[in-house]
Amino acid sequence: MPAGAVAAQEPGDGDEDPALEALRAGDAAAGREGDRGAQGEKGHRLGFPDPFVRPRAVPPGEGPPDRPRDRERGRGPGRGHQGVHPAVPSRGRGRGIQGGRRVKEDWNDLVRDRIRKAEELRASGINPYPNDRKAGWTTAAARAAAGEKSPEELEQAAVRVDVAGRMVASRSFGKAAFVVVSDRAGRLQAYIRRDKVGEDAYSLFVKSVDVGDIVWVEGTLFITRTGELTILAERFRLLSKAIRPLPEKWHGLADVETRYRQRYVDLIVNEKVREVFRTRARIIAHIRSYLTERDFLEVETPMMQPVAGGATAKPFVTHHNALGMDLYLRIAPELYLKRLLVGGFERVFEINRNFRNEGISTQHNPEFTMVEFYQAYATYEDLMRLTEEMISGMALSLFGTTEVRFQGETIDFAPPWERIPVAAAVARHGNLPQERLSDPAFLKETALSLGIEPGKEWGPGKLLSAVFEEVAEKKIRGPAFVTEYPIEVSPLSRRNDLRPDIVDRFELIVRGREIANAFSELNDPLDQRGRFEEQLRQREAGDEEAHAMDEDFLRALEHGMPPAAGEGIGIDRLVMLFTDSPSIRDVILFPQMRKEG
RNA sequence: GAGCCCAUAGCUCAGUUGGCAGAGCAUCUGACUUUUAAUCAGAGGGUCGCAGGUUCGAUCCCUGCUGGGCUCACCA
Repeated sequence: MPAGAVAAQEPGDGDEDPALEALRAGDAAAGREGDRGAQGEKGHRLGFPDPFVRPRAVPPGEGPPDRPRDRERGRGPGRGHQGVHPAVPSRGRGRGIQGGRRVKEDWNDLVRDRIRKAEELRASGINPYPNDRKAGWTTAAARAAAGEKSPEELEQAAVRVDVAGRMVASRSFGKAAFVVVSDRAGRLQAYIRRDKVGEDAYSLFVKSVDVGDIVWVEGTLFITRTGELTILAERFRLLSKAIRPLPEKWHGLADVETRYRQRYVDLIVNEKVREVFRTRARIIAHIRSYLTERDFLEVETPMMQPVAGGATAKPFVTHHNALGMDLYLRIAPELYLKRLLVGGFERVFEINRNFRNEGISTQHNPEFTMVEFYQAYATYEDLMRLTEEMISGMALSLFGTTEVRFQGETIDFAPPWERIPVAAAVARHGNLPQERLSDPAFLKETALSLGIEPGKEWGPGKLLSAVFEEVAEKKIRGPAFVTEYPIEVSPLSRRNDLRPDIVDRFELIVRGREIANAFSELNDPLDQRGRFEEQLRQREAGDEEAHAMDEDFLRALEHGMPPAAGEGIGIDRLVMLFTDSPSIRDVILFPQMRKEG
């Protein structure tokens, strides 16, 4: 990021208080391109008293005057009363509320040490949580500014930068220390010398600042003897005191449970985890721009629905008090997106969460993210080509190649991808005679021999589908489009023109897992009503997940829906493939967990 | 929901055939102005997940529970 861009937004508007404005002007000068190398104000170093405690205008009567935090609101040293350290218990375990601050039972000595440091800072007139610094530079911008300069050239250039971030390492030498600052763009080392930052600021650093704290550093860039780009600090500022210690520097945080529950810690210490979620964001951005560029309109449809439709799954139920009615968290946006096709939005998509009240596994989280998109005047075959183009293009833009490494294997997304009918896949992977796969008796026998317990209401289509999932799906390496799904298991798909028992549908399978599901949409309102009625029969026969009747959706279809094709892609699973993550919890920031003991 | 495995210091992990609980990092004290897991000397830090049982004695053996992981099942 160009430093100038950041600096440009720095100057105050002129209607703020003078102290703040002066402060901002000073900061802006430090980061502005044209002023690089200019020396900062001499003697303007952090020390006691802290010149940068930002006076806060408090309207009279707002807030009780005795609360501890009001100490921050005065100006200069000697204000208010100090010397009370209400949150620092003497020792030992205890719980209570002292001086308005809560002391928690699980705070150990490490935490107590840090609280003590924060309280000592307050007592010295220094706010341990000031918000009066802008990071003029990112660590990456500072690196870019140094470029390939030799140590001598860099010293000559006297590039002055200021960065802020979490202090993730500290190596102290008595009268000097190396610290590492981590921000959104990377890491950068700073060298803090007593004779550079001043006696007071240095002693503050030594006594009160720990690894894990958020800090701000300003100084000029140089290269150390060992070749590391470093800020020679002239000013140093604690911006936020962390009272909990970070995990150990070498092994980091390894406990899976803690990583999922306290993702904030995981993100601080595990760079790879940050990278996974950056990749996730880029994947979603790619999908959004791909569809938007092709004239798809991004929409948002209800996530709380009176009828949970568009998929076969158990929904979560919730209740609206004022309306006095139960609502379902959606299991799919499908039926609403198709209503929009009726309404004239011929190309729509939605990227958001769906909720399914089913088990949790490495492949399933109760809430998961899908993109669903619908295109009028297109068929499922058009969507195969679109999917190939979108995902291979995604791989190219992310990695510069269509080949993706996943769990020790290479997946090549270069089109075209294999297309294989369900029955052919069953025949191939299950070593079964394909010509008998339309024989209900044979299918039932096969299902039973595989340990499947067919329901009474199951027809040949459902049986074939179950056999496919048992013997074929996991073996398909892919990427492959599985086609010719039975109409029985596809209540929303358009019937094939030549074979009434199958629909124009595909599932995208990669490494044995369903990544996408797409079909030409059923737009015959009477056929759709018949399919819903069949689903009702299945439901009455005991299939909890059979599709529910949705009269309003039928009414929409009755107004005429253009011929169309639609697709849903499971974003989480796609991200797993693209980040080499074996568990869906590794690609969801806050995966669902049981209540903490 | 079932099976198998796991839970010891803030973190990463040892350990006890049942007898006062260990290391490294982190913390605290001291030394150290170009380090890279900095180094050196010293100190503190534990309800051994929770509850029962067996036992002279349980962190260890047994039972139950809680939380987590993996594999099934369900599903995308």
